[in-house]
Amino acid sequence: MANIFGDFRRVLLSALDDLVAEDALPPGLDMTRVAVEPPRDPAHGDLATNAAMVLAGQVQQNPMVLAEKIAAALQGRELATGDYRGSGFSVHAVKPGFLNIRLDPAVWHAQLRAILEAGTAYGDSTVGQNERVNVEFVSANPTGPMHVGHGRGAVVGDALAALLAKAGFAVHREYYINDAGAQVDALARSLYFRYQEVVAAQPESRLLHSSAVLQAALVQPEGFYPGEYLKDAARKLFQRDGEKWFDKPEAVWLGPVRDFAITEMMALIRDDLAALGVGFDAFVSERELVRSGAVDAALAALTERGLIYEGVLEPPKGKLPDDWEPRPQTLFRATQFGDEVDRPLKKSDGSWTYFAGDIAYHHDKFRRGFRNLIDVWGADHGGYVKRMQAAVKALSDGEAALDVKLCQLVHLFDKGEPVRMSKRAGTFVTLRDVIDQLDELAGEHGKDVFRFIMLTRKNDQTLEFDFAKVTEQSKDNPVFYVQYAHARAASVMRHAAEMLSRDQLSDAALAEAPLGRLGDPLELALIRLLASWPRIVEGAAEAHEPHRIAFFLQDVAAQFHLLWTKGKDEATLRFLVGGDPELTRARLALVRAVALVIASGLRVFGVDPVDEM
RNA sequence: GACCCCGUAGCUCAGCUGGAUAGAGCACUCGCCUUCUAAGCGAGAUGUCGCCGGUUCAAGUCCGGCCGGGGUCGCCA
Repeated sequence: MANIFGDFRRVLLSALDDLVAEDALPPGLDMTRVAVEPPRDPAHGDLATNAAMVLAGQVQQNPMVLAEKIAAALQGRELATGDYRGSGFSVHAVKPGFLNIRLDPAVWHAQLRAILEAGTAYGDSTVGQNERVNVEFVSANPTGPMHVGHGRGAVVGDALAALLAKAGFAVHREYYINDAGAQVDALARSLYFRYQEVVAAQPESRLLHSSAVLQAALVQPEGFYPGEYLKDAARKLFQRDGEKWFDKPEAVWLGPVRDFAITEMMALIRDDLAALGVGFDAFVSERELVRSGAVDAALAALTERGLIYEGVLEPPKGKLPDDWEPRPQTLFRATQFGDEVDRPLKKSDGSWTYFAGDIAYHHDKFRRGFRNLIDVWGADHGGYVKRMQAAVKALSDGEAALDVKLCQLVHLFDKGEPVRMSKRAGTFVTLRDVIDQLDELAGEHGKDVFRFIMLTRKNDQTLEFDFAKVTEQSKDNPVFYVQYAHARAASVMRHAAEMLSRDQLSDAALAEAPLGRLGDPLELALIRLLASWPRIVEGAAEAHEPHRIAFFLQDVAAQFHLLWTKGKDEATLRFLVGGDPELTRARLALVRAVALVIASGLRVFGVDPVDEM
């Protein structure tokens, strides 16, 4: 894939080699910090390099003098690779020691051709070198439908995974099902409560005579889940099993009812994920891990390394829990790996803590060959990051790295008014509610709106989500603004069909258009922006920051709208130029390239580009 | 008390892993808008980058210490 920055860097390095050969520079210089970047200010040219300033210290020379020297060595060279082979450039040494490079426009025209030839694959990179990455996200407890916070995590994880794939990593998406702890027992008891209600309401029940008594005896269990969805599940359970469990002791029904509940809840969650367009390569069950002995294996691995011991922890600072008592427990030496305290692995009842299971899970990822691990969590799990990283470091002997992306809260608003949520008051808003609402307001593109907006903030920034704003058709709304640019490009192409034949309008044909006719500064600026897409992909992928793409797409849309508007004032700048089909084809090549790059970016986000609005 | 995140224009936020004069949108002022798709366009004004030190050719960006806001803090997940 054409990458002008890398290509120019090679030219620069060969010029520096020549200077070394001429004894103008000493051998053995460290070039790692020599960068070729787009300058912030377009007045500084197309490319800029800090070479003189980075090397000045090493060779004890004035950076400006050195810059002049390098500029002279670059003089007369040509770009040796890519579609722009043989193109020239000019170099200027400037102020503190920067080298500003201006490329022949032909270089940019070649970039434009490359976009048309690559299509939405433009921006694909090989920096990932097919290295495997495991992205774990959502992992919502199977105790009910997803809420908005889960939705953010789902979108961030999914987009990050797609971004990494585009950057050349071999990505694996996983969902960890927390189906082993006390919460799923509470879920099972809650479902059983609803089940009893269903049975008691059966007119023909053989237990009808005692239903009044039973009603009085019905007690909501500890940690009761009040949602309506459990009533549905209870009806299904009754349909399947009838009154079978009704008068049995808990020891009998708890297991089967729990299994049923988890299956039902995961079905709900899968529906929610499907509504968002999020898919996984694997769902990993905590209970399955425990059953398979994975926890024992992980703990054995830690024991082998001398990282487990029986000990008593200091009481936590701050608010002391009421029932605190010093007690010896099984601890992991997390402090050896940067955590504040050593962490318990067993509960007082002898069962594993959540942490123990999670250690086993991450150990399992490592054993499956993953060295790059990414977890996407809610910000309320922030206190858990260090211990998990400590465990990964310990179990992989430092070979694997875990990056945790914490997603901050989403605050829902409508027309500036906060949407108050309370589980107790029944005004709890599920993810599905939000998407349905958006479908209504935005015409069936609810998930696209939701996904895009979720990515318009860094993950660690709280996000304000206003139903009115995200569905309004105006420039203030980034989803609309970007989609409109895509639709507008499509619209221009439809109009072009009145001037040119279908064959002439294919991407392949447009790639052969006389692109040299594109010489307006605005046109070249737009091409430059489009050509930076591969760089954006690589940077965002390396930083694990998908939100950068949202900002890039807004930039592209803004530049495109700007050019379009310019055509209103200056007829010569219109895309469709009557009487000049060649120029028109060149302009259409640019229009198509805009659409392709936007589509390429939206694809990373899992958002469908629209051709009409 | 400890740890994590945040602090950039009046507001909401970017700032491309250290680059040149710190940006965008909203709001504000002024002008424009019968033409490829309309939901707008152009111009103007706006800053102790929370504060103080340090690292270096160069710091909003990295390090240390404060201040302010949020979150978390044994056997919940």
